[in-house]
Amino acid sequence: MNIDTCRFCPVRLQGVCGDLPTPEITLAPAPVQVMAAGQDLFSQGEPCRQVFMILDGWVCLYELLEDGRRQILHFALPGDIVGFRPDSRSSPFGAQALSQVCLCPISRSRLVEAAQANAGLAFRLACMLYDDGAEAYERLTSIGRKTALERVATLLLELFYRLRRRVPLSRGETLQIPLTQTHIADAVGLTAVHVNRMLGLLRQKGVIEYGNGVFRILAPSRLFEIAGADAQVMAGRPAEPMSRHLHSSSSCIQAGPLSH
Amino acid sequence: MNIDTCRFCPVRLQGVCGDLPTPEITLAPAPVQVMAAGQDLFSQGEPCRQVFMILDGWVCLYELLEDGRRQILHFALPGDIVGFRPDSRSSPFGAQALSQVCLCPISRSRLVEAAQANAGLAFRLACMLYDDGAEAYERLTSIGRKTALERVATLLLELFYRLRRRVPLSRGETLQIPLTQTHIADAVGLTAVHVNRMLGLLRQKGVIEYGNGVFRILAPSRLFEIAGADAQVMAGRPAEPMSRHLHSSSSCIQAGPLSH
DNA sequence: CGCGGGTTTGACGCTGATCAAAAACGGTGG
DNA sequence: CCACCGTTTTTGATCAGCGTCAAACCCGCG
Repeated sequence: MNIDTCRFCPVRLQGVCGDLPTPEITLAPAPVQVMAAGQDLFSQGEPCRQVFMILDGWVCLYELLEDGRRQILHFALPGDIVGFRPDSRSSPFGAQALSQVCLCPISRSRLVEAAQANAGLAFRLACMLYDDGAEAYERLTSIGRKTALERVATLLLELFYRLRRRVPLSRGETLQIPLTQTHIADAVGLTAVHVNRMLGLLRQKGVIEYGNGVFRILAPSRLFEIAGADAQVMAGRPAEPMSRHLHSSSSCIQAGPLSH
Repeated sequence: MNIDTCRFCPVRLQGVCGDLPTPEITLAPAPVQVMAAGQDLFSQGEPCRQVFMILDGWVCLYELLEDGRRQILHFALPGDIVGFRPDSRSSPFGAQALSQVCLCPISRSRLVEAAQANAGLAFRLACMLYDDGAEAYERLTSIGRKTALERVATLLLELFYRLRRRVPLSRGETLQIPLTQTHIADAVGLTAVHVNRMLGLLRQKGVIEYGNGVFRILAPSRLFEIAGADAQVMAGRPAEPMSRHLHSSSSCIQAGPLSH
């Protein structure tokens, strides 16, 4: 069952498993798991024994303050793992499904053991963690130093490029994003009302179109300018983040079309 | 020379090198390097072939926007490494010495090779990257969702605890911090003027004292309350971050008991 | 003694928050 | 197909937190 699951894993080479020989893939003893949108994979402060690899759908990591203020830390896409910790203490943040998601649960302790024994695996893990950190840094300068309009534009571009890396967008520049404006607000440190105004402004400028969870980028170059020049970094990136470049997977991965 | 340097390395077990047997430490072919405050270890957009392990002093990572806005991403202390990337592309941020620093330069490619061959090393690297990411997440919620006063208090507490983990503070709660208020501002996403007002407020409330780069925390518990409850996470942490727990260094560093 | 960087304080303005309410949408059951 | 409902989006009016501008002050240093 596991072996079979792994053999057909849609994100096999993108994820931590990488090119582990099939018989060695004992990372995932539990069967694939499906969760509905809105469910928590794990909650803030929970012990968190499972690491989840996302096979399909979107997940966000978030942190809550006592009075209910929420910060979204990261949007995780298929191929990403969430919930990894080197130790077994409780997680300082929670993880919530933004759409229906399909997950491959991995025992944390098992993954840690395997990583301590297998340099390739540990290094892939390090690369994924590096990517997460680099993304967090980008978001930090966005939230810390950019205006509301710039922040919203930056987030759209970030999602745009991250999605594009996985799925070559076919017609035009359309993003299927399962986010409400409140999600966007919590990710960029604004209120939903103000995010709405900024989106309206972008729409009015003819830079984007949206409705129904579908965003269409009409003028990527203008979005670029608006987002601030450091966003050029994103465009400079290769089609896949570096963690994907490390193993031999030359070209095998084609994620199917997103269809939430 | 190298071997000797390593044998007396002040952060030997804290850093990536960990318990690599002494003869294997070929990570650091270059001699220890000293830089003056204000110098860049490497600049934003630079290729960055060196990874630096900090032996002494403070370094900050920062990102500049075109118009000069700056975001400080991370304060690196002795034992931390800065400049690691899995690939050889240019760094999206720069690193600057905040005080005179003493560095151990490590060849990036060599480190990567070594990590790909040595699971223990790779895993230690992963843990350090995890710690950095976790810290970035904390800063994200601070900047994204907290008020000015809370942000400043949060940063002070963070530095306080991080320093304390390394050096058990002896008398009272004094922090020797080589930061200007502008640095603090760039780290928490405010202006220097407003940071000043917040520090003044904390001083006036009798929570802290400062002057001349020395901060004294008079009422840690009140700083806690002000910083927002999620800061409790910090107190809950053990004396050392998890990456320090992984190798056999059982007990060298003891932070004193918390006394709020 | 004068210079330059850092700190401190005040006055004022703007970006983005807050409050409120209407409109649009999607799903559900009749 | 339509009425109903909760959620999300949209828009307006007002407010306040923080930024901006400016000047004074402080201190170490040449």
